[in-house]
Amino acid sequence: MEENKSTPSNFIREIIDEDLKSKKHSLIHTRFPPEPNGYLHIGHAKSICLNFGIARDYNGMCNLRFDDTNPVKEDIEYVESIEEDVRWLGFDWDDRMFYASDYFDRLYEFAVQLIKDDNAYVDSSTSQELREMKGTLTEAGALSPYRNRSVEENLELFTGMKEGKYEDGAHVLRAKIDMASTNMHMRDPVIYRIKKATHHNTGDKWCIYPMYDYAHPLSDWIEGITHSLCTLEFEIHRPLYDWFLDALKLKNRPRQIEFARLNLTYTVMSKRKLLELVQEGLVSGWDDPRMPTICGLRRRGYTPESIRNFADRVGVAKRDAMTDVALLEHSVREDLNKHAMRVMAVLRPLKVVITNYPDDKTEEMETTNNPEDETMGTRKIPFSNVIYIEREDFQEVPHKKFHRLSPGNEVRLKSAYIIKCTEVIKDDKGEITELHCTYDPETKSGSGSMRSVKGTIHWVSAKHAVKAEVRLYDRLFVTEDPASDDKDFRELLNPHSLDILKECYIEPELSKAKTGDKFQFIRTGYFCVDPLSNDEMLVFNRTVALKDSWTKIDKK
RNA sequence: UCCCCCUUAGUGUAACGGUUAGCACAUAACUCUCUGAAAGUUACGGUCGUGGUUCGAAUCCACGAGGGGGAACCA
Repeated sequence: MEENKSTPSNFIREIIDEDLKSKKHSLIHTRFPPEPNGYLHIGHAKSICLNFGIARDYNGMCNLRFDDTNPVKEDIEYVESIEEDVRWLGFDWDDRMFYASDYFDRLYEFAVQLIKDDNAYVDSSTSQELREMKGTLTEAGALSPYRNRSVEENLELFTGMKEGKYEDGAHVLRAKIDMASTNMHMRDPVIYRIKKATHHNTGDKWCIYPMYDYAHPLSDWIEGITHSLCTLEFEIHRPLYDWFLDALKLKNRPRQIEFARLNLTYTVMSKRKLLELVQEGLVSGWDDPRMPTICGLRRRGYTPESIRNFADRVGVAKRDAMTDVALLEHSVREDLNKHAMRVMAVLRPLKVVITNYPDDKTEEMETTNNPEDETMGTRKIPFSNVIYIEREDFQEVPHKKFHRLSPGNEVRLKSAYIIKCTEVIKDDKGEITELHCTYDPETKSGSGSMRSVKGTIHWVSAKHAVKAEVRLYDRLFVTEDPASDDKDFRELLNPHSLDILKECYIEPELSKAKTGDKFQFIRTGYFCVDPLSNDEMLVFNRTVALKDSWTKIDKK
């Protein structure tokens, strides 16, 4: 990866610096541990950039580990999409792709050890009874009648659980900690449950599965993880994370550190809500370009570089935050500005006839592909007497600060000539149907003409242009924080989040474009070719509009 | 009602007892421009409150206020 810019420091990197200085660790080892039960989103991207970024900067390692301890929720489909998304973001785990389920044998042995040390017991209460004995936030829990079973009996029952002698729910294995703890997670948490389900990785080998709280610290320890980074909601689980490592007397222990998850304005980030949007057809799928998923952003035209830069800018801290989506948008613009080829595309066409230009003539106008990058070269654009311009680039009665085309006024056609509007043609309803203009042959682009006018607009030659479909996206929700609103988030969807334009004209150069290709449509925004494109019709997605100070002036 | 965590401009972050409290985004204005883009310049704007410790506090302490989290055989 060609990343030279250093990622800003944060409290986690400071902890790592201290651990290195004190020689607690010499090699830093992190992990990104998604549960394969859904698609990754921009919030996961923050975690991925954090974990893999730390490994990169400290010459350490970062594992990809699937936290797959609940077979009924997980699926191989998700495993594959997660691998693809992490790789697309630009990170690599070499040969260190693991599953928590790879450790089921060792986890089982650890559990046996806990039983032998009187640190765990089999409880045969129902889940209802378990819940009742748990106590409340203000009252201590009750000791289970099964809490003092002998080691022998516990061992026999746990073996039986493993061998499938009991039905789901008949028994659970619990850690023996403290039913009076003010931390509910320490009140003898369940660590194994019976689930006669097929696991995507281990098949039918197991019918008991470890719980997250138990599997996670031990998986970290098995992999030699030094710093186990997770989000704030696991803070309260940390004493339990440490308890297992203590109880099993493990050396070289990993340390769990929590940070605030990413929230972005005008979208939702919870897997549940995202799933509902997909299932209820409120979006076209996980990769709908309006979704905050990695695959959605990819289809929208975001680049891995821009997302990595965004993650760096957002930073890492412990306080809950709501990041302005404008920061994400700025990050793509910045990247695309440097790399995207400039092309001309007219989204809402208005026909312009240049009356003093021969109707059988075509000129090839030369233009630069990217003023920010000379190495991208130049290309030719055909010019003729009938062109299309953007409807909004003409005002019959111009706003006082408007300096594009209006009756009797001149404007420059980018990379071509200066034209003057001589006549406005309307239909019987008063709608403007076309404009008649004259051009000044002395003002050809690159000819050294000294004449300059205030405005420059984009255009395409009508007879050479290619028709295309362009999809304009806006924020998915109308409020900044739809998740916190009293209303159901569905009621807060932005009805104008997708605007499909079917009568757009693009310069012929673009007919060669392939899925994923990215362009700047001059003066309108950054666009990429959607996978829906086929031989008959190119479909473009607007990644993000260009910053626009004109509409602000116009509104004043 | 109990426990844990958090609190710096509009937003996201930096400061590690000593700086005019820095940076980015956003906002506004100007310059420049064959993209009303980009770029450049400038402006705007902040330590939750009250006490205390100290020569000195955003930083340490206490209390208060506000926000978040916590009782799944989920992760």
